Amino acid sequence: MLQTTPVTTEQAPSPADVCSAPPRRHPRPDGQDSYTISEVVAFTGLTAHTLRWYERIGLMAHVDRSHTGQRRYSNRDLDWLDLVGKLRLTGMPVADMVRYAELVREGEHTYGQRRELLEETRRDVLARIAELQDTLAVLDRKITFYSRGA
Amino acid sequence: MLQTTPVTTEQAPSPADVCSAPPRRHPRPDGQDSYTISEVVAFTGLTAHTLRWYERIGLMAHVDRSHTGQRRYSNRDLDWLDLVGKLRLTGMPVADMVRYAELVREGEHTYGQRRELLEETRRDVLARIAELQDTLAVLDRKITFYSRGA
DNA sequence: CGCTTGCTTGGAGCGCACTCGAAGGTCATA
DNA sequence: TATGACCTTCGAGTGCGCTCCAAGCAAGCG
Repeated sequence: MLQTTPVTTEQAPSPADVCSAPPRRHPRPDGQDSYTISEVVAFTGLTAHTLRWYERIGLMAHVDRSHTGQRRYSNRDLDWLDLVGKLRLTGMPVADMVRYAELVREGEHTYGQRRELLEETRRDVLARIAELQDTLAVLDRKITFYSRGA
Repeated sequence: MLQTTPVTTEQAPSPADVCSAPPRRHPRPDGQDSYTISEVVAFTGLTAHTLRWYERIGLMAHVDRSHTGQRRYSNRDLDWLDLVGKLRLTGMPVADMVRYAELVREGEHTYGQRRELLEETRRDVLARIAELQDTLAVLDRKITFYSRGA
């Protein structure tokens, strides 16, 4: 049950989503593939409430359970949470992320739709960066002004 | 009453806040310095509700009124709204913007505090841009993957 | 005069993304 | 075996940033 090769961010059993191999986002002990919710809290900074809520709304596939019904998160789950964290930073609404999660669960034939969704997000991110750089210019002008004035 | 020189974004009667001269953000007829709320709605894209709310919470200084009590916005008010719009894009909480507005109303002796606040915001914006570029990299890897796969 | 349009106010309501509470089950350690 | 930490569920509550509503006033027009 141990998975030593880099785990895919996707939940689909695709042969090689090696695209998400390099950046291990949160510190994570090696040689382990089963974490309690409080461990995941420590890794991700999310609260246990939020993790359970993500599962309820379908933003995460059903997480494995121990024989007593407690959640046991896999490395794959952690990778997924990393992606969700990134998308959250872009301002993508949770509903859209849920949509993406659904596409992933539906299997490989949704690759096209997934790509579309990500490309739209990409455009949003680029626009967002441009806005922020614009704002940066305004801030710099004002800061310069206040530095001279004071 | 006509103000033909570039108007300052600050409400303080500072001799030369020329720093905010160049970028006229929203289209705005020249040779006029008094706009109804619906004109401001057209310029800024905000709703009248939001404009009145900004005033109630102290995010805008009290706006001039006509003899019948209706709001008459000045170019200076529009400049302020431009700044607020920019700060809003950075994710700055409304409460912080209100704080900044208070500093502006308190006069020139708050220059230092204003600069500090803006510099903190600047740091936030830079961090935000870095995050987004990080996310962009993830998106690009995934998009490439889906393009190859499909 | 009546009608419409646009503005005024204070306060209530909404959507989002969590966040928390209550009641109870499980587990490791002393 | 008992204490306390940690987990479970579902539903209700919170904070933010608006968003809307109802009631009423003022101006312009046929």
